[in-house]
Amino acid sequence: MRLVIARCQVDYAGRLTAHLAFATRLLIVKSDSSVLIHSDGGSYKPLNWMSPPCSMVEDHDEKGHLEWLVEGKSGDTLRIVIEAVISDSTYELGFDPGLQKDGVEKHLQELLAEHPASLMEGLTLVRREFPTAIGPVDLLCRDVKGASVAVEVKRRGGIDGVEQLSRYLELLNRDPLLGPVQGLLAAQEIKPQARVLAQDRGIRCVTVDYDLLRGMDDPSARLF
Amino acid sequence: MRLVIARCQVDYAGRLTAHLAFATRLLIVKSDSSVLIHSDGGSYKPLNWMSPPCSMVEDHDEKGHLEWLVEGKSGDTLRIVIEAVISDSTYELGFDPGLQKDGVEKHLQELLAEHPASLMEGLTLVRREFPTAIGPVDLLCRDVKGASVAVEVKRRGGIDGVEQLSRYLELLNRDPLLGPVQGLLAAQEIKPQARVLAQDRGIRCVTVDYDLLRGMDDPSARLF
DNA sequence: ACGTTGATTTCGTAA
DNA sequence: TTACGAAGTCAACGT
Repeated sequence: MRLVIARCQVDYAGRLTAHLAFATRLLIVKSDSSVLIHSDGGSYKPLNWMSPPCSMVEDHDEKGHLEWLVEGKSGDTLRIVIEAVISDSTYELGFDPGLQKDGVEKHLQELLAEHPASLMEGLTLVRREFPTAIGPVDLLCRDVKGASVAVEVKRRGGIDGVEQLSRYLELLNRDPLLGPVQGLLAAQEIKPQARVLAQDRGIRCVTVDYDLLRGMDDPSARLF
Repeated sequence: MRLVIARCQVDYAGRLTAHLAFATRLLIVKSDSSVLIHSDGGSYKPLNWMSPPCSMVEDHDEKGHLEWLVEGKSGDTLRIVIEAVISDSTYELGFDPGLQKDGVEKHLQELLAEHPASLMEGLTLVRREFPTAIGPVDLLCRDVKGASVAVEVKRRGGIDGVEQLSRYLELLNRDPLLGPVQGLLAAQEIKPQARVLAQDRGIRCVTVDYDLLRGMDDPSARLF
């Protein structure tokens, strides 16, 4: 990995064209020739970059400035003109074991499967991941009157969640054994547009308090 | 901006929990205290990070290892245990003028709003971003006979674009004042699957030549 | 290989 | 300020 601090100008041409005026920035060249251009602010996203696979050529432009030409496999180009180098160093980092994650949506579904009544008074679980021809419904439940309720669990409820649930409901309602199936969208946040669409289709929306559910959860299951 | 090459171990706890085993990595600390942890590979996304606003404290753990504790404003924490420092340097980068972009969907929509007839003979614009309960339609137009046409603009036309337009059409067609509304998907590229779905729903597909449109555009508005 | 979905998304813009 | 859609999104997972 090569780290360069330099006053530079950048032009990118690919899916879009973009330009960075001269300023001092951090240039990172990874061992696969991919390049990141970072300023001292913003978030983790670089100002500009080239993803691997790509190749880099170091050259000089007509004014004698150092120039990097990076070309991606899909023909997009990154041109970096370097006016002044403040620092230039290279390091061998070696192998990285990578990141281990622990997910949220799955956990949310587990918690709601354990506590369906938190969604609706008297709701009981019939089955988690109830199979249908177009995929499993997150939770199939029964309400206090014994009627079926299909629950779609999302971290954030958007229009796509309503669409997905609608498709399940259409299928489930064809099965006379299940009888009329109500739809319920459960999410930590539900977008207003999704609410409108859900209401239009007779689907109930419930926002879920993840931390509250976690508190109800058995902590002995959470050791790792 | 501070750059540290170090053998380190990282734990993140926030929306999710994540862990990085000991390895040699690049640690970037920006002037707003945000932290990026990069390996020598992957894409522009760091292995782990903390977004601003946040605060960092440097300390030592029980084994005497250097330890960074970064805390975000929403209470998420990043703990970096440093076993060995290979390099540690700080630079002043100063102001960055930022990125100038050209050629995104917004621009395409603007151009089509100026030249609706390029989509269909005699098409005229009624309104850009025509509001509906589930979101704005990109362009609402009238054809040569005065009938309404809803246009969805995408850089790349996929199934989601057809679905989106279908939802708008369903809503718009309920309004007797608008009368029957035709659908039109305009994109630089349209995927075959989207074409099939669109045809099935009576939605017209038009591929747009971005460079041609740009040529028709007033160049005085495009100086930068 | 290709499409689909989620993201500690980030980033911009309009209401 | 908030909310919503786009992104040079990237990356993981299923078909």
